Amino acid sequence: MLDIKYIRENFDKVKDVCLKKKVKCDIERILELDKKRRELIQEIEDFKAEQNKISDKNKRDEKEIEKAKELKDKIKNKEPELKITEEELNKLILEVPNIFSEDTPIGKDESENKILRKFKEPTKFSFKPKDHMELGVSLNLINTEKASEISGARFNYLFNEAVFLQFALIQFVMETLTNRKIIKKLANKVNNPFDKPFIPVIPPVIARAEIMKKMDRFDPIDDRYYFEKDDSLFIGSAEHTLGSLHINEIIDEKELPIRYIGYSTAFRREAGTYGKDTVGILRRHQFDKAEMESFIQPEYGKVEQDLIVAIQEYLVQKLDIPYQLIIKCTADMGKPDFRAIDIECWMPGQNKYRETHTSDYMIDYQARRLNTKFRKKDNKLEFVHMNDATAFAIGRILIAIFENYQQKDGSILVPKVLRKYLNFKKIG
RNA sequence: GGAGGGUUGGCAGAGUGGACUAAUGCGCCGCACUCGAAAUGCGGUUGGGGAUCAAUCCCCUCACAGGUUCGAAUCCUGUACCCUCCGCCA
Repeated sequence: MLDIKYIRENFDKVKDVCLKKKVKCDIERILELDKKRRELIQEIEDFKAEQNKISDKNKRDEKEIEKAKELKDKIKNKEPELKITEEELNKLILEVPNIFSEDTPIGKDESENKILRKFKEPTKFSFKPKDHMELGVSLNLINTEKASEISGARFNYLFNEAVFLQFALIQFVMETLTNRKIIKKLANKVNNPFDKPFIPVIPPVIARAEIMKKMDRFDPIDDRYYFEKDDSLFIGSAEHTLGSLHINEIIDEKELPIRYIGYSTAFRREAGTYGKDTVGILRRHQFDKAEMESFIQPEYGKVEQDLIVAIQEYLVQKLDIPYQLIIKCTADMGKPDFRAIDIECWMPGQNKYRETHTSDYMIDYQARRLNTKFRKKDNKLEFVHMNDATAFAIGRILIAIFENYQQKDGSILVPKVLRKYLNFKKIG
């Protein structure tokens, strides 16, 4: 959420952000309520001050006690109005989207996302490349038919080498991100002064509704698996239980940055995507993902995202898969995002680039909701800046590997960097 | 699921109706001493909101929400969470 003071002082800018992010919110009403709130507070506090003066005295006479009782009634009568005002105000403030960075392109939809750079040319084949499902079925790696029968549409079984490939990818990510030397090298490249490695985490996959709201990930609720009995939800990403890890905490500045690399299953209902990507394993209700999450001082938030993107590029480059790096435009980025960058890997089966990684820089938008602060050297408190990003989304990166590494004879080569974790170099 | 005990500032921990403006210790910040550091000494240090150009003033904050009272960290009710033991369980 944005600071109410910021909204008050930057009315035009905030209105413009809503417009460009295509988020509906009533900024006029917010200011109106904000004014009303402050007036009510003034009124109530004057009564309270008077009341305190009476009860702080050592001796009180009958008259004063009468007066105190009157004041108490006056306060009681005013308070509900303040409460209603604050409730409406808070609700509206939560709907206001985050501001966006200067380099974010202004655009009406995803077609106006900007390509920042490309790695390699799309893979060329001397034969007509198959898509990952053809490969997966013929090599007995993926089964979606049986999964539909057992669990419903958009589920899959992974079999055989695909399973080992998943574990190899996770092992590769975990080793890379916990390696100080590699982090240092990548940090230097982007002028990020911290070589602190990531802490590996396996987080819970269920979060309370309240937590999801504070992460600003509760909505769209239709995309979530919600357990009414427990007022809890399946997470849609490890971000949801990693980013909330320091809720209501004050972190010592010396501890920053705090970097996590979490591995978990993610669950999405994919409501509203009927008919989209129904073949294969690109869009699933359940998938496993390694996710980065970072907490850092505001002045380093931007270079932290640069580091995170550098890590993502490093990982994909090690797999030697062609990709393009894009910065999302205002209409395509998320409501809490300040700057959103995606990696789209080349998928020969579809003959196009598809999103495999995303990196969101939130500035203090989530931290303000979560109440995650840090204590500076001068003892002052400030909200931390948060970054979250994909390390590997297993399903999608498997697609990229299968399709880019396929051979004429229908087999799939294993990327070199993963071979040390496996006892096969080729599938099929 | 059953029984009991808890929740106090960054942390530990005292506090059973008015002097709590929350003891004390640790940590942190500043200063002194020192070539520098450690040790020591002195001072500061919960967080949030409102008014004001500002100095400053006011309100709230002892898990949360209500209640009793002129007055609540303290008494009452409800909720959440944590711990211990028992039961069930991978």
